[in-house]
Amino acid sequence: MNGRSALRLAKLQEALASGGTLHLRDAAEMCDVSEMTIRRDLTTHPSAISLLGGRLVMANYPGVTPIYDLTEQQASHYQAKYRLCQRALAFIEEGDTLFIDCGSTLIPLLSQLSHFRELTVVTYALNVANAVAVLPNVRLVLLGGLFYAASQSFGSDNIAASIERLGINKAMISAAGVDLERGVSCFHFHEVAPKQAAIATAMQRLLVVDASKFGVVRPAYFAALDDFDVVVTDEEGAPQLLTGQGSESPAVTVA
Amino acid sequence: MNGRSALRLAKLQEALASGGTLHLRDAAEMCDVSEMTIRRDLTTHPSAISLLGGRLVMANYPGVTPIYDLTEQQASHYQAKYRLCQRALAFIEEGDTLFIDCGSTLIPLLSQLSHFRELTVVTYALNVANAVAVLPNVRLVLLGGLFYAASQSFGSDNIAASIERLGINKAMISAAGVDLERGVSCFHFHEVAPKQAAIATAMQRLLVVDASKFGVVRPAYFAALDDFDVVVTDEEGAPQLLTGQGSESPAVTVA
DNA sequence: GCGTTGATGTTAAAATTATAACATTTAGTG
DNA sequence: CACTAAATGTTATAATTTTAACATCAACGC
Repeated sequence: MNGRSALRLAKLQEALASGGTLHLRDAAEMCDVSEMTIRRDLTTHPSAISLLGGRLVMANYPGVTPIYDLTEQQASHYQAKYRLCQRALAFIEEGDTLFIDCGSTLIPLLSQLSHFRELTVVTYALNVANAVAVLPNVRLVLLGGLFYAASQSFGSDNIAASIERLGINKAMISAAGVDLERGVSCFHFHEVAPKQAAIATAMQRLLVVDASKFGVVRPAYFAALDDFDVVVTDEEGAPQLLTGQGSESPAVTVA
Repeated sequence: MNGRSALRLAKLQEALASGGTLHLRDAAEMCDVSEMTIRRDLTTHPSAISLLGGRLVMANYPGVTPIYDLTEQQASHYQAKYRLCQRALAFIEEGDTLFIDCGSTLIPLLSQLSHFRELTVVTYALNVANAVAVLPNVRLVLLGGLFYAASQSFGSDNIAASIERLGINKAMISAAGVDLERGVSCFHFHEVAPKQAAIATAMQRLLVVDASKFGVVRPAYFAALDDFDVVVTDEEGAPQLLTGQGSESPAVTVA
C-alpha cells in the first residue's frame, strides 16, 4: 500500500459519499493521474468503491452491488426469498396499515406493494424505509431513535408507546429462530420492544420465516409461537413441525 | 408503450428492489427475451432502472446515479457545494452532537465526519440518515414520523419535543431563501417545527446556505437572520449583503 | 553516481458493451 | 387469409472498457 494511493482513494470516496457516480476519466483527472492508476488503486487496496462499467460507485450504499450480483445460485436463493414474500403478500389487502419488521426477510415484499392503490407502512428499520420511500402509493411512518447498524434499525425508550398509538392492521414479523417450546427469538435485544408492541397492538399477527429458522433459538426471545395468527413459511413439511406432531394448534395457521 | 414491455420492466424492478445489480445477460434470460429487447424497454419507457456498463441498477436508490454524474460543470457545481461544507466543517469539534437539517446542502459534509473520533448526529431526513448510517464513528439519532417524499424527511406532532429532549451542541440549518428583512425560509411547512426546535435548543446555531439563496423568499418562514450565531456561505460579497450595507450586526458572523 | 525498486504512464490488444440496420415473428384487421 | 404494423431477434459495426506488457520516472540505499 502506498500513501498517495490511499489519499486518492479517500478523495474519491469523499466525492462519492454524497451519492452519484464518477466516471473513471473524471476520477483520474480529479486526482491528476492516469486512469490506469485509479484502476490499480482500486484493485490493490480493497475499498468501499467499486468500478461498474467505467464508473465508480460506492459499493456499500444501499442500492448498489452489496458485493453480490443476482446470478445463478444467488438468483435461486433470491427466488426462495421472493416466493416466501409472495405468500406473505397474499395476506395484504388494499388500505392496510402494515407493521414491517427489520431484517432482510421482508425486503422483497416491499416492491410488491406498488401494486396496491393505497397502503401505510410502519417500520423501525432503515432498509425497509428506503425501499418504501420510493413507492408513491405507500405512506411511510418510520419510528426513529438511536440507530443500530447491526440490524439497520432504530430503538428508543418510547418506541413501544409510539407503535401502540398507531392503528396497525397487520404486523409482519420476522425472526432469527423459531422453536416449538422455546418460542420465537431474534439476535438483538433492542428489537424486542418494537416487535412485542406490534404484536400487542396489531389486529392480525403474521410471522414470516423461512424453514431454516425452525428449531433454532437466538438470544433475544420475544414471543411464543401461538402469539401469532399466521405463520408464513416456505416449506411444505413445516405444518407438522410447527403445530406439534399433528396435534391441533388452532391458534396458528401455517401458510 | 407495450403491455409486455411494461411487465418485463416491472419484473426486473422487483428483482432489483431489494438491492444489488443485474447483468443485462441475466435480465434477458430472466425475461426470456434478447438483451436487445431489454435495452429497448429501458430506452423506450423511462423507468427507475438504469443501465450502467451492462448492468441494471435501481436509479432512484440513494447511492446510484441520482440522474446526475459528477462530470464537468456538475463537478464544479459539486466543488462549490463541497467548499461550502468545508467551511461548515471548520465549526465542528470532536464529540459534538450535531443537528443536521434536511435538503441536499449538507450532504457533502457528512462523509467528512468520518475524520472525527466520535460524534452524534441528530436528523429528521432520510438522505442524511443514509449517509450517516455508514459511518461507524458517528452515532445516529433519526427523528421519525410520517415521511414527506418532497423533502426526504419525516414529520410528527411531537418532533419538536423530541429535539428539545436532546442535548444538541450545534445546529446546522439549511434554507431555501434568506432575506435581510423577510428572514429565513424554506419550501415545506413540515420542516418549520424541527428547524425551530433545533434553533431553540442548540448551543450554537449555524445557517449553511450558498449565495444563490440570498434575497429569496420561500413560502415557509422559520427564523430571523439574527436567530443564528453564524452564517456559513460561499461568497465573499455576502457579508455586506447579510449584515446590512456595512452596518454592524454583531449577532451574525459570516464565514 | 549507480543500480534497484516501486509507482506511474503509455500503448496495443482483447473483451465487452452500445448502436444501427435489417430480418423475422407476432398480433391484429378487414 | 393476406396485409399491416408493432415487437422482437439477429447480425455487423462502432465505441468503450478491461487487461497485459513494456517504458519511464522518482526515491533510496550503497
